[in-house]
Amino acid sequence: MDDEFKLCWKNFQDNIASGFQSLYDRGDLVDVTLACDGKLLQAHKIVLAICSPYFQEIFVTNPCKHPIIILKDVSYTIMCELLEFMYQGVVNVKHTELQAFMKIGQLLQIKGLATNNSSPPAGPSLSEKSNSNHNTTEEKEPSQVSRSTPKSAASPNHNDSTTSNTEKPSQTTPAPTTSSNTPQRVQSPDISMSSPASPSLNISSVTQKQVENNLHHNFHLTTAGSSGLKRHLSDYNSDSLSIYSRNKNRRTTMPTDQSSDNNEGSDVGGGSSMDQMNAEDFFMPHMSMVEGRYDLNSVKRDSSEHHLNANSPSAAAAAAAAASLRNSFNPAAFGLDYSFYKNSNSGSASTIAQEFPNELNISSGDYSKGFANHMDIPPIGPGEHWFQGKLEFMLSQRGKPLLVHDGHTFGIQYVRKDKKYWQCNLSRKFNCKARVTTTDTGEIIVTNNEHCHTEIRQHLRKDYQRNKVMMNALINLSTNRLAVENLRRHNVNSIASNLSNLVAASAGSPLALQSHMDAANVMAGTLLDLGKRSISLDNEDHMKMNHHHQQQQQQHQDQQLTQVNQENRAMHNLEEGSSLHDEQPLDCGIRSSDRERFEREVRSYKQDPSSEAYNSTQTHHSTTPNSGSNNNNSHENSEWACKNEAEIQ
DNA sequence: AAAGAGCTCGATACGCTGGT
DNA sequence: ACCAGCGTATCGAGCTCTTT
Repeated sequence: MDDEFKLCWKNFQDNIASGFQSLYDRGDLVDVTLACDGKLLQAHKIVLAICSPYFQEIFVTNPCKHPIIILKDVSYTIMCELLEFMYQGVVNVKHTELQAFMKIGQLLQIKGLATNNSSPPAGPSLSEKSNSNHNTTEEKEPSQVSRSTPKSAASPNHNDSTTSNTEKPSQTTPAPTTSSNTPQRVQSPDISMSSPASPSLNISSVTQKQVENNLHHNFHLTTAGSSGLKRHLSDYNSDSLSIYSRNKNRRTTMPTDQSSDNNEGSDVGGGSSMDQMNAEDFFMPHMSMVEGRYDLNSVKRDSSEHHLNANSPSAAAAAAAAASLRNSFNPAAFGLDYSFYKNSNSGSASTIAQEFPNELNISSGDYSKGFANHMDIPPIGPGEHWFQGKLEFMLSQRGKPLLVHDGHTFGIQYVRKDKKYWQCNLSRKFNCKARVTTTDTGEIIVTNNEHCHTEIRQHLRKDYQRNKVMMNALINLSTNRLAVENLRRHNVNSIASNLSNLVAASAGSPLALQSHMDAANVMAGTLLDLGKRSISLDNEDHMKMNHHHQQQQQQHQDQQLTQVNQENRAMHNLEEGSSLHDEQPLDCGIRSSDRERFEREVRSYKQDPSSEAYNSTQTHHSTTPNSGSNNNNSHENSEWACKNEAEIQ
């Protein structure tokens, strides 16, 4: 039997974490949009899937290329912080937002926040263990090549535990005293956030002094996976979460625990009961998540305005932190005509105006009026799809939501209480009686599924089709080309396989282990698939990536109308191509023979040679051989083409 | 001749009304 | 409360006319 060598990437975790950090900062390769509070956040499905089985299930069950997930009742600020938490493992949360943060984190099943009731509290025991492990890890000289038995080498889980964990923490033996380690765990380098205008905290059992103290404390959440922590992931239970006040005061927001209110200084060493409690029980004793109906009248579809909507310093900070995630791609630049519902009556009578952020316009009027405003409509273009739970929707030409069910689209007819009634969009044309009722819980009640027609209404007229093709092209180009850049820099296979190990190693139970493994497999498969697809792209397509990046930059500089005209002209030229039927379409739906024409249009735009995308593109132009790879993707391309051509027809 | 503006008309979508 | 039907506003394609 030959000995095998276990190769350990010394900085693997750091690299992964920094990679996430980089993607988070730059907003590269985003492939999912989260809509909350009428604002958008761009993220990566892989990251969300890793961090949340909830998201994982969504992505698995809805294999949409770029899904848009609407998060009702989720504050934009909180979601920014949650994303930061997922990407970095560290986030600063104002204590006034902590409850909501925790609650939403649990609702979204974000690991590290979603506490398993059956598991013991993670705080104290993990605090001690992680700290000791942390020291051990840092002191230990990492060995890049170490001998191991073939068995251990073949077991990824074991690998991680043996390399980064000298002693696997026992989750069933909570350590009673952990406080001495607490101050050392406050590692956030950024403690500059302040909350001068914190809202009042309505906790009757907390003294005014404590309130005042607490009001100005931000809390530093730490969890596994943080690049900033400089620790090995396996040092922690994956679900561990520790919360520390900036000034080392442990938060004592539990209303019933008045006895602990006085230990302002002593709670550092007191082993706060907070750590010993289930997070959900502790943080959410009386919290009720009121279902809000967000009237999107006031939705600021211009992403630039998202930055201006922060009403608090923390919100501003969160917005700034998430700003890089936001896709600056502005569909409006392509002439998409969003017909928003200005000044129309809206909303649910059961909601209160205060529950509506962002100047939400609430009316107590008839439910039958202002149908569209009962929907959370993401800022997407006509014809684009999004999901709300199990329901699939698309946007009509006029910006109204259309329910997509069984291949047919249904326009909303009226709303009663918690139900929405939809009728077939072709009811008028064919006198179709098909009706569908949906509930606010996302269930579909098919009233009449008998369509007297087979035709599916074309929701996209030519201009919209052009715009959609352009949007898809840009999205695909951005995703694929940037994937090339990144995947060529990194060893994708290694990352994918090691990520599987990483995630699996962080699991605490066999069931969780399997879950994590599944998630990791999905992620690895996605990465590998992405790598295969991306590597096959030829360098001509880089021009289009360049085009995309330039457009993103120019949107803030050039007049939109000029750009719209150019886009439309480009697409018009493409549509008039003479050999459309002879060639395989590109992934973006553009025929290869149209590339030159496309590129001419692209070149006509103002170019920014200093941009990173431009430079990288140029580099690859000179170094990457033309693989002539369009045929490599012929299957997917043909699927894409079929899908779009079917819509066009 | 090419490009743009204006007009017409059919298709589509919205939301109101009345019936059950 | 639910369903069915209809009026009408809006949109877009295509055509014609005007301007350059």
